[in-house]
This record gives sequence, C-alpha cells and structure tokens, in this order.
Amino acid sequence: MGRWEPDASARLRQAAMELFVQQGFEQTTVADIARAAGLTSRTFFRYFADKREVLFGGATALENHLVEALADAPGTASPMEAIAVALDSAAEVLTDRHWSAQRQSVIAANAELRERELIKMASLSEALAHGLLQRDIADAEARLAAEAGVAVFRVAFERWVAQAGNQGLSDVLRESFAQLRALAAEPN
Amino acid sequence: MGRWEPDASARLRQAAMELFVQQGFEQTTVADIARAAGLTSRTFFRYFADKREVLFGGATALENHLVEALADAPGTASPMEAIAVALDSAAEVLTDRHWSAQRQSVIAANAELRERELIKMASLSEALAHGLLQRDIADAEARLAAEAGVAVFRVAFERWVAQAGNQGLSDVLRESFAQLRALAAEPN
DNA sequence: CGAGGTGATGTCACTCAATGACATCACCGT
DNA sequence: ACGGTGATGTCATTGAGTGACATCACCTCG
Repeated sequence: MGRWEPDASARLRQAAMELFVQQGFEQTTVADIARAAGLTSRTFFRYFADKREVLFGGATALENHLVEALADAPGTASPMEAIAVALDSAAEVLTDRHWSAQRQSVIAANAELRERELIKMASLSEALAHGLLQRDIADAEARLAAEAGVAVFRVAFERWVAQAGNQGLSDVLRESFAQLRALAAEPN
Repeated sequence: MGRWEPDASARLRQAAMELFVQQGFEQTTVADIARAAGLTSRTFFRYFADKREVLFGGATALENHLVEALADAPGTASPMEAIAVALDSAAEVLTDRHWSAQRQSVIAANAELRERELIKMASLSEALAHGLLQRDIADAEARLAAEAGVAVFRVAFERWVAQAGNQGLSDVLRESFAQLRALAAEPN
C-alpha cells in the first residue's frame, strides 16, 4: 500500500463531475473538489491547469486519435473525404453516450465552460488542418476544410447525444456531411 | 462641466488597448487600466463584466448588424446565399483594417482572449442560424449553414487583416465562399 | 432658494482562483 | 541504515470579481 490513495487525478475528475452535476460549476469551489477527493487545492492545480480543465482532459486524447486517423486515411482521398474519415474515428473513443450527455449538460450550463469547449474544438480544427497540409493541400483550403469538418462534427455530436433513438455517431456524421454537401452546392 | 470626465467606458477601452499593446494582456491588471483612465477597479467592473470583455464591446454591435442584413436579404436567396449577404455587410462596420489587426494581435497572443473571441463567433453563428429559421429553413440545415458561413468569415477575416495588399473584405469573403463551394463539391 | 432624489463613482471587505517557495514523508535502491 | 525521489501539504501572496454602503455633483420640484 502506498502512502497515498492511487489515481489522484481520476479521483479529482470524478469528484468534480459529481459536484458539478449536483450543484453546478460556479457553486463548486476547487477546495470542495479537492476535499471530496481527499486532497488539497494545491494538488488540484498540479493536475489541472485551471478549474475548467478538469472536464477537458479527454479532449487532447480525442484530438490525437483523430489526427492519427487522418494520417491513416487513403492518400487518394479528397480533403473533405479525409476529414470525414478522421471524424468518423471519434466513434471509437466516444462510446458512452450517457456520460457524454451528462458532461455536455454541465458545459452547456456555464459560459466559461462553453468557451473552453470552443477552444478545444478550435485546437482540433488546427490539428486537422495541419494534417491536411501534410497531404499537400494548400493552406487556405486545408483550414477551410478542417473548419467546415469540425462544424459538421459539432452539429452531429449534439444531435447524437440528444437523440431519443440509438443511432451511432458514425451514421449521424454521415448524414450531416451529406447535408453540408447539399447546402454548399446550392447557388450563393 | 460634469462632476466626472465624460465617456468613462471609452476611456477604459482606450487605456486597456494601449496597455495591452505595450505590456500584454496578462501583465496588465484591471487596477492599471482603471488608474490610466482616472477611475477605480470597481468602476471598471461596472462597465465590463470581466477583464476580457473590454476588448469585445464591438462584437455585439457587429452581430446585430449582420442579423439585420440577414433579415434584409432577398427572400428568394438560398441559405448560403443569405449568409453570404449578411457576412458581406460586415465590411460596412470593419473599416479600419489597422485597428482590427492591432486588436487581433493582442487577442492572438493570449489563450483566454482567444476563448472569448471564439464564443463571440459562436454567438454570431447562433444568431445567424436563428435568422435562417425565420426564413423557414430547417433547424439542422440552418445551423450548418451558419457554422460553415462563420468558418468562411473567420478564414477570410484573418486573410484580410494579414494581407500585404489592399483587397476589400468583401472580395476576400467572395473568394473564400467560392473555395468552400469547391471543397464541398468534391466527392467525400 | 432649499430639500430631497438620482446616478455615477469611490471605499471597504470579502471570496476564490491561481501560483511560488518551501516542508514533509513514505518508498526505493544501494 | 542512508540518502534520493516524488507526491503531497502548508503558507503566503497576487489579482479577479462582487456586494454593501458612502459620497457628492447635478437636477427637479415645491
């Protein structure tokens, strides 16, 4: 037995999620979270850069996953095709729809958390654009394809967590991509 | 003569911009800004919800402008066409390219400011989507068109402030929309 | 003209997020 | 045993943000 309980980071994440669900993000202090996890605030900030970040630890992992999938996409794929392949692989990580929904509702209820969510999405977009550059796509084209792809992802993800049925994320993504294609093909 | 110097809000904005440019956002305290404007921190927070907001006062005005332009777009316009019309009207507000560039560089240098910028863009996207709903566009379609349109706007705006030449924002926007059309038309 | 209301600002006290410096102490290998 | 290491705690401090209340020039109304 170690001197300390194991998995301090996971305990903090779990305690934070529970408290946020119970009393909301603002009403929960970092000291509350740390106490619930049997630690001190100082230790919280050793694991998370700030109070919000405790909810976004998985975002970096997701981003890496998608970037790898993009790199593995067929070399013959068009930019949007490659982006679609990459986003589709998110379904491999986001398996627990209920947990995603709970996290989404905490984030939706707080402006600061929505901001953080957005910058994570922007980071994802940049990473995907960078991946397209590796495929000799021109800069503006790559950024635009990545931005549009992430826009599709956001819409699809929200539809996926909110749906009454049990459609897979992949299917919702496919439908949303088709919708964008239709929209952009119209004269403008 | 009034008891106080006029335009407290404008003085705070100006002092903030100068200090941010000189020493950066983080290195500037709210007390610094207030002192430079001949006021106290407490008064700063009466005008701005938080320290970041002093840079984003114009965002609401821009949003309103675009929403009005969207409402004025021809009823026959397709969703993307209407969005393009609305975004084009931004050129009427964003006339001072140098000021925009200066503001952009302050924002780009700080993660918290980038977050705030993103949520303003998201708010713009929501407002535009809402405007499309008024035109009897289906929800998912409206959100997607708005998201894609704002993605185009972001790319175009950055190109506009960074360019060496003197191309108008309208022209850059038109080019970026054409680029999206080409990207989305490709098989995926 | 004087009394009282109004609105913008100041003052004070406080909470909480965040960080740096330094102490503690179980465990591990030598 | 012994010193190093790493995870944690303790303490002090800064700065953002807020609530309660005071101040005071100006305005209006009797």
